[in-house]
Amino acid sequence: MHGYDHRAIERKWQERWEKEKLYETSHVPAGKKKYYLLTEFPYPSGNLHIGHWYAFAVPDIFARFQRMRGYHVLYPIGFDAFGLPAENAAIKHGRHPRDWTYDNIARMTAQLKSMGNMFDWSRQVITSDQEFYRWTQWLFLRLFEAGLAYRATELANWCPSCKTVLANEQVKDGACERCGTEVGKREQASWFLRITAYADRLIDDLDNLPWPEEIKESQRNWIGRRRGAELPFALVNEQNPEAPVRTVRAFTTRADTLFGATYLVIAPEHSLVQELMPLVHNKEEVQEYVHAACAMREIDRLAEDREKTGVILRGVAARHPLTGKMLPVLLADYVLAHYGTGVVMGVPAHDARDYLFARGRGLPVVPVVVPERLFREKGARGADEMPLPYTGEGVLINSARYDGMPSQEARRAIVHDAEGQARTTYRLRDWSLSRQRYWGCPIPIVYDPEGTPHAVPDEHLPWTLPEDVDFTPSGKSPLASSKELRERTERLFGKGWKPEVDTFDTFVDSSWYYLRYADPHNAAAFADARLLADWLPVDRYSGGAEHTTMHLLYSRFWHKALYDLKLVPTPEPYIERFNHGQILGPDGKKMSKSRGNVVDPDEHVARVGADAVKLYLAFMGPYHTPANYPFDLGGIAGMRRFLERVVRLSEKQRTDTAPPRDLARLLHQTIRKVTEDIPAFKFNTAISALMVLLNRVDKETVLATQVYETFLRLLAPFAPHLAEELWERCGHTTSIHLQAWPEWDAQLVQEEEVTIVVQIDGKTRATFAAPRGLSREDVVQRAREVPHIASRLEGRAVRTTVVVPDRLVNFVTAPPHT
RNA sequence: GGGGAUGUGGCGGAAUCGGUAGACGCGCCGGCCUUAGGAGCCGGUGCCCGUUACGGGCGUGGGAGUUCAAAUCUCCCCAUCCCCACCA
Repeated sequence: MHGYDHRAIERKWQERWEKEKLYETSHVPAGKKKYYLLTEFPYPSGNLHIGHWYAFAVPDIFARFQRMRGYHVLYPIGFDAFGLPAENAAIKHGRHPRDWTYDNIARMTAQLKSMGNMFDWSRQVITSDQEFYRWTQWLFLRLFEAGLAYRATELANWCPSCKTVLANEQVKDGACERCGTEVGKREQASWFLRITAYADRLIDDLDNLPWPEEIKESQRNWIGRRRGAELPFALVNEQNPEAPVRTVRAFTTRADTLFGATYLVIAPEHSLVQELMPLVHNKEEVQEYVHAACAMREIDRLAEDREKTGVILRGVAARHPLTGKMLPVLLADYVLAHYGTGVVMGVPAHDARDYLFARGRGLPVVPVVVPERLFREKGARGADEMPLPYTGEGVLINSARYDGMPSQEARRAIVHDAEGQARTTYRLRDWSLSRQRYWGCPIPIVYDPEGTPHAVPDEHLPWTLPEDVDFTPSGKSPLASSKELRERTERLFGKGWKPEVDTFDTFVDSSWYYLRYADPHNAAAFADARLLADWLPVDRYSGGAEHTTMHLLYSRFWHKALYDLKLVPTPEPYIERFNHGQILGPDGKKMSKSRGNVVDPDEHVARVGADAVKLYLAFMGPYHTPANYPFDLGGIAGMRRFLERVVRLSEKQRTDTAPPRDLARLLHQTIRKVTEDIPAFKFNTAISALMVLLNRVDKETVLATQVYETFLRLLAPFAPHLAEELWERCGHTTSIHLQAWPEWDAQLVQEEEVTIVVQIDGKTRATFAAPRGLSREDVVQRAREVPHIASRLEGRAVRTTVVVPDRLVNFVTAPPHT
């Protein structure tokens, strides 16, 4: 094994580090800068997979580096322990979700420890612990008191055979994943948090965050802020058009096209539909359509290539707010109930969806906006040359007294005259918190005999999850089957009081877990205010790209709400954010059990050691780009080879004399490269630089001690066990991980000689070495003297000579092409 | 459908204030060492042509453009991956 017994070395140091509490993080000492590095905590699914290694072992490089640079670093770990899979295990194997979960946590903890990360295990949080979830409940109650929580109904996927609500991922091709029954929708009462009340701040505050632009853009689009207006349309019974039944408001961002509105569309699931039913002549047809539309998934409904379906409400008409004309009213599933007002004015000439819908239904298409240039040339006749639908802005035509007005101006005038009102809407919807599941944090709400909800008072927290439940799906939440919970509620609140039986979405737990790391054992508060002030905000948060618009947005919202309540010290929870990529199977495909391409990290750790596995994961590609990397067995062998060469290097004879100048320069160039690459999460090029240094250092027969020990310190964050072992073998008695990070000598780093590239007409023809800082004239002179260049330039006129100092000379002989 | 990202040798990738494309590693080829080697060491390795040396042409998904100079900037196209509300 060439003297590299990774098993012995890794076991030895993991035990010693734990014994010496090397990674326990104290309070931030006065005068020391803190650094809070966070990675998304894992769900205890059963076994650690290679993706966990990628998520936790690689950022550990940065954590260790920051520590050596003098920061007081917090790099915590915990478990996002509530969730549906535990309950599935209970149903399938008859195990209690708690036992299943905590067994998994025990196994995964051992596996996580085999990484040798600098996790501070004394700060571990587990969201399903009572000591954690009592504070989840406590925080929710503060939001409840602040008016941010409310109860309403929503539609959920429902399997009538399994009698359970389904997650989108449990629905395969419109059928229940478990039993194959066709999935329907069901109205479901739910608690919501008013995330939409924070929509503007969630968008606007992104401007000041140093996040990657693509993550910010994703969040902006997800929130989907649209400024527009609501315009009133009176609905009438066609038999009696003079007496409006009621007025509805249609949301539009294009009020300037109002004169092009030739019909009105209502979302099929809109409550208005049932209200209008008594007036409708074709009731049966309409009901059938509503039923079919409700069964469909939203993304399918919105697919634009799909043929648009709809049905007319016979007997009902809408009065155009400005012309007074009667317009037909239809239902169509391309209109969504929860966006805007769920009512849309149909303007086929200027909206692609309306156009497709109206065509073939005989609904009139009336152009009312023409592009400005066309208008200038042809006036209103320009409309004849305009391809429909035209969705851009322009100048109004066919619009009575608004003719000739530009879109923008017309919008204001029309909204005003039609008695509409400016309104901003968002694609984002309020956050539905309730889950009809057992293994989650109980919602601390009870209902009085009249059914009015009340907060469970703080002194009764934790509002514990009952044990005596039946997991067999019954159509109700599992907690409804608990006698203990029922009795507890009546005992504490009185006869006829009932408990809330839903549990929280697990995104609630993960919306604040990073706060608890600051003060994980506090029994009197979710965290001490002073400690929060010390540690927050999180300096850098790394995780998967799939959380960009959900977890990341939910927790930003939750944090802002707590900030308004003066419970946290900062308006944003995370300063920097990086999304990392995914590890694919060796076949380049997403890992899955069914494909049989799942990589088991334990096997590789046993074979080549944790340091080699970590090094390989860090080397396979840049960490700050969410790309996908296939796991390559040859690559991991290469990392093992690198570490074996390091071990062999350690056996080389050493000297206290200074290294050769070129080696000293390379050493300092390496320090600079590694120091710049680690904080940028470019671990792959940092490791490459270490390899280059090793290749050079290997050529020495006697190695300067100073070079060797500096190399070990540079290696320490990447291969913490081996570096520590070799450091000890140098005779040092304090851990390498407590050493200062090496500094580079800026003077020495500069190459004294540079390579000048000589081009003719932009093509590289030769290179030559020259001292740094040569004058323009001298460089050109030398370039001309290069034999190969001289012969090529013979008899040709040089029109221009481009010189980039210390880099290149380009002789231009050809005429410029135009 | 919407949103986000990514395309460079046989493979992962490197190089982006425009300035030697392919660092480093894997793989492959040749040699040394060895009882043996799936160990180690040395050398080579983008493709095509030429080969005595020096060489020549083409090359960063495809096509156009800007420039003395484009993987990098602009426009159009193609392909792949990820997310889209009771998964975490």
